[in-house]
Amino acid sequence: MAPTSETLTAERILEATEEVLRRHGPAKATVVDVARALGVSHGSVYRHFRTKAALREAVTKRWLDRTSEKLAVIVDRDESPEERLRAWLGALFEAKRHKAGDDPELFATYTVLTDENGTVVGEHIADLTAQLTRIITAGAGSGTFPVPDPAAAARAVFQATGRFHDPCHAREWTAPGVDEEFTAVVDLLIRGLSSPSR
Amino acid sequence: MAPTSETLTAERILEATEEVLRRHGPAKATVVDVARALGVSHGSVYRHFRTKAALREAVTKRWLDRTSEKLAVIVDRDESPEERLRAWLGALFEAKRHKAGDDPELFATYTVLTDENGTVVGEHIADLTAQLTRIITAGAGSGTFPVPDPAAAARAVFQATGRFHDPCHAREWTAPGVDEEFTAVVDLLIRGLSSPSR
DNA sequence: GGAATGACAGATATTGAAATCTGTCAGCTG
DNA sequence: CAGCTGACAGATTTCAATATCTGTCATTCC
Repeated sequence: MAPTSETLTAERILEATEEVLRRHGPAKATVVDVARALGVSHGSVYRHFRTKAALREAVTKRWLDRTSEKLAVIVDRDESPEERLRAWLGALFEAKRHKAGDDPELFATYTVLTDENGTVVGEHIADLTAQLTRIITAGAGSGTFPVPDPAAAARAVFQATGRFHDPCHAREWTAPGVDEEFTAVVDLLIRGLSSPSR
Repeated sequence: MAPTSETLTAERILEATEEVLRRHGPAKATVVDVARALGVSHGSVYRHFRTKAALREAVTKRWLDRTSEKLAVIVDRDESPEERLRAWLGALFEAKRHKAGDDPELFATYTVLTDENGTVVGEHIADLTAQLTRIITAGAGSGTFPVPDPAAAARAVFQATGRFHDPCHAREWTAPGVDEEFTAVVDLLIRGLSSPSR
């Protein structure tokens, strides 16, 4: 690597910060560490991020946005609303479970980060429910999901599946039978959305 | 109070432990404190509970059982399955939210205790889902809830409402609009349970 | 002149020695 | 003799001194 050769940019700082977090964990990762990894003084880092908290927030946002982007692809696929809804929820669960199982320490690190950045997480959730709303609205248009308020239905679906995407339940994602439980919840919700009685 | 006059019983130790936990919090509550509160030596406490962990586990179980007992009353009420289901879920949410809002510190204490006593919590959840299963089975019998597997449906309903009873979501229970969100999720689930399509 | 540096003050984290706690058990007490 | 006590060893926690970090800014460098 040639850390000193290129100009210092916010992007490079974020990459270095992710690496430092991966190596040291959230408690011991310092701004000085990040600067050291980049071969600059820590004062230079403060030129791009006003505080350590702002830096951590930016890293958190990047991480969450990567998931959002993956899921956004599913929203516009050429499939029925029900298929897309199942695929979207399944992909969300799969993405989270994979991250948690793949590198538990890194996942724990990001769980700490999300805990301290409520605002960013709130925006991420708003983003995800907006995607869900688009799918359900399509279903409302075609008559598959006869709901009066797709946005409210989207929030309900998102919250009802919380056990399968909220980090505070990560421990349960490796238990035997979670897949059946996930399917059971999704089936129940889709039957609720599909029910014509209003 | 006359702590030295009565005989030392497991029950009295549990009461004293709750008091010590209330006063000192989970991190600083010691067996010595409990013994001091009872006016006995800590050796005597170990006659009734093999370890500090066992003592904390027993306190946790007591606390959880109090909620179970309250809800059990609703299961056998003389109402329709749907009414009982709504009442039961509402009471569960209300009980948890009340505990969390009433005395946040004590609630935090018990959250720590439940985190360290996975087995007891597992039994508590099994107990609650058994209660739910009874209500849904009644609905299956009467045709209100045409589900093939009431126990599986109960688990799904319990998990889908997790946001409204799992302690890790306690922070969100005071947000404005939670009641509407709760109602939306319950409505959606009940519509799913009531749907005849299988 | 715009970007980077490094010394600095106050806040936070680390460390290791001293204090406290857990769990045991031989002996006391009623 | 059944139940309680208190001294004890090893584990854990506390506390204060020490080291490191955060955020600023006058100065240097290209």
